[in-house]
Amino acid sequence: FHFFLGPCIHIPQYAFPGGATIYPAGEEGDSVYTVRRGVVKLVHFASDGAHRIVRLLRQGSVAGLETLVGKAYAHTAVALEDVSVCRIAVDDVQRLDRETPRLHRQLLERWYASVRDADHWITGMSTGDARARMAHLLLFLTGVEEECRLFSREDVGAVLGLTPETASHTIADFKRSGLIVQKARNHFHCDLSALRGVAGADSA
Amino acid sequence: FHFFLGPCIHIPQYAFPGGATIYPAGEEGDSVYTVRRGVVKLVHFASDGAHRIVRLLRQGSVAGLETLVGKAYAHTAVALEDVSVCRIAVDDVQRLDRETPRLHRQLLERWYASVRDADHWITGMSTGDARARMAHLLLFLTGVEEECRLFSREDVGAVLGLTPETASHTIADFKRSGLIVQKARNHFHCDLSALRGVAGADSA
DNA sequence: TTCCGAAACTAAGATTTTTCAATGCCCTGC
DNA sequence: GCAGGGCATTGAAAAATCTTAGTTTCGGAA
Repeated sequence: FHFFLGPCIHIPQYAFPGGATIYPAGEEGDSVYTVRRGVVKLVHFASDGAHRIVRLLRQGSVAGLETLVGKAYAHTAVALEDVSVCRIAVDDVQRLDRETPRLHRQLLERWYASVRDADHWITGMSTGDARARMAHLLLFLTGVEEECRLFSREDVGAVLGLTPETASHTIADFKRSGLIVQKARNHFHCDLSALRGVAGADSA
Repeated sequence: FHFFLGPCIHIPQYAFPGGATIYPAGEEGDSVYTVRRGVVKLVHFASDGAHRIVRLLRQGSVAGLETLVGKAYAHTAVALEDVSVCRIAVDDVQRLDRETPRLHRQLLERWYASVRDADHWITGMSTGDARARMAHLLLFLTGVEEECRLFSREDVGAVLGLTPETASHTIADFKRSGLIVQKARNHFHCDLSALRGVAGADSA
């Protein structure tokens, strides 16, 4: 899947190792990024050092749209694992956007997707008790074959607005209850329908 | 302040009493709404009946942008008090958007504002303990002269992801501590700098 | 293999939030 | 004025979460 399929613009592709910063919050950027492979976290830092993950981006998601309206990056984008991203200059996006209505439409769709994801973060990852939130996260992360790769407990906590200990507790509890089965380090097989029950009625 | 100042389109203005539904989630809409006066809540309903307020819109904010990309309304929009809104047909917006680059830019800015607000909801209204969240809400609602009008405890709870009782407890605690002084029914004078302290370091 | 450090897990007590139930207040209709 | 309904407030007990600290597990390096 490609973002803006343009005929004559240069779109370099970059690889970042897990833990690497793709761009820092506050920077006056000149590019947007699309994720080709891996998972990227968008982190909001409070001035007291506290931080919260406000979005997880996977293949096809776009980061840094705010540069299109002349704003500095709103978050710090960090690779959660080895990732591969495309970097697209804002100038190119704006030019293509003006020239072809179809791509213009795609751009609006990108913004829409960002808002939709943010809303899901509020209703799913920030509402209800720890178990319900964790279930939402697992359902969000689960790919084909009900397999799910998790990351550090600190990051899980920052996603759900919980302490790493509570995250650990809840995961251990899920394992004991058989909701998830550990296949390897941070790699689980998930009982999707059971998780949907824990997540509450709406588990979109 | 006007949204899309078009020369020759009809923009009717509507008044809704407090509690009235402006549009329901799931409806295939053909209009966006801009708020002229009053406060509008966007509510997400889970299928088990639980609900959470995911945004508060005031003068100048736009609701229902999702119809511009052909989606049904993502939330139910309800007037929190007597409000006045403008209704703008999607067709008109799209036509103007194609014709004038400046309005096109404004449209992107609107999407950006939605994402920014949603992020603020996550970091401010859904992170930290009850006191910090409440302080964020009060700072968000406070207008000129440090005056702030609140709404029902149930709605306050739905904004902050707390029970109505906890909302009431926290407000009572703020009153006792002198952080806020009640002027009338749900009408307070706020000590902004003290609230910023409670809200945590970042109180944008 | 063994050792070491980082991270995950566990456990306890403290704190916060929820739950539940009762009371009080304001507004409305009679 | 008075009665009644709907909220808001309050308090106490229960549950969940946080804090702190200690133990275990895992993976990499020696």
